[in-house]
Amino acid sequence: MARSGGERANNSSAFTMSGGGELDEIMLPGTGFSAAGGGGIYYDMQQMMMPPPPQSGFGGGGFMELLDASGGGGCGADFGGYSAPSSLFDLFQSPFPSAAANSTTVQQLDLPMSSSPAAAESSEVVNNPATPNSSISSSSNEGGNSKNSSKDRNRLKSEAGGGGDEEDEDGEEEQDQDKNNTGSKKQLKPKKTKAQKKQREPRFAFMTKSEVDHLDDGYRWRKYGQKAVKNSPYPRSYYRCTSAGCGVKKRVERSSDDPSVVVTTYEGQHTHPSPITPRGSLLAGGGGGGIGHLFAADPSILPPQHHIHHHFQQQQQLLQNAYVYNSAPSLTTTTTASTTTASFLRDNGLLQDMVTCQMMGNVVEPKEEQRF
DNA sequence: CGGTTTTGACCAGCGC
DNA sequence: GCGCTGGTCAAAACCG
Repeated sequence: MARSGGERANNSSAFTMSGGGELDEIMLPGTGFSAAGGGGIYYDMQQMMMPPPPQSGFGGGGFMELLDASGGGGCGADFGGYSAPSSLFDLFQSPFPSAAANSTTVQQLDLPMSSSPAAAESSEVVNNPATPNSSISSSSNEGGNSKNSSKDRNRLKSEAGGGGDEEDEDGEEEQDQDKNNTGSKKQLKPKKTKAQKKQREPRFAFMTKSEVDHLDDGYRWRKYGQKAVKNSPYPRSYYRCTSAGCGVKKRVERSSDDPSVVVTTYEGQHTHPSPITPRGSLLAGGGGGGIGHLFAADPSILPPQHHIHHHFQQQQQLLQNAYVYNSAPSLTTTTTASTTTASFLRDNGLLQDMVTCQMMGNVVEPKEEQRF
């Protein structure tokens, strides 16, 4: 891994989540990240997650931008003319015509994720993977809680010492807690009741077929941890957005079932524009961003055109192999959702222009659902 | 030198 | 209550 600092290579997410959607999770046809290929997107509509758009050749803004609630429109420009919804994000938002409608169909399943209570309460509901295979879902409440705690704890520790930048990020929310606990490391913070538990940030996960674990989504990330994943030979990496005040996190891990699949889970919303695309997106139109954040905005950052072209080709190839991972427990549901989504995109020319994605409706490889 | 990655340790939550 | 697991921290190492 490259450790060099500043690499932007790592980044991922460019999605902006906005408010809550109604769907829990839907899988969208994958999009490829810059890194490599396309995959299926699995996102939690409930939280409003958006799928990453194929960045590369498509020009425009990043995934996030795509999703960017703020709307601007990027998609249009980027996707050859498609300009209906200002962004995919919009598409998925309530207005999502069919999808939305179907969304209903999409079941929200509580992610059994580890049975964490929170799962149910919180948003991580995921659509269950109908297909066993895929699902990523995010979920974790535990994480959320524990995070806080850990942080607190750590902060306590660090209070003496220095701290990190992290504080800024989560800071706001957690700082208070920290303050309260100023004691020694052993002092614990007051326990929270379930109700008090910190609410989880919206999460959205998607799977991507890629050789590269950490996909570049236009944002800068800093790795803050890595853990071995149970029942998987591949470790899970934890990243945090490096922008001050932005507490977005993401987890990246490779599927044990299919090593070629990388599961990326985003948590939280970026409070800033993608560093790569200061103004939004290169290709994208004004406000919003479009797809393709990667090569975005700052011309200086843009790769040579031929590179882009090459990249695009790669993406296409990858996308061809992309799977649409469903997460719905009920096949019907899932299928419907993803199919709908895909259809919608295709109908609008998005998929066509982007690449022909294979819609494998439900599934891809029947594997057991993975939980996070 | 600044920023990132690595990695061992710690803690909370959860299941049994 | 105990053990396991997930998530996070932070010191040290690294890199450009």
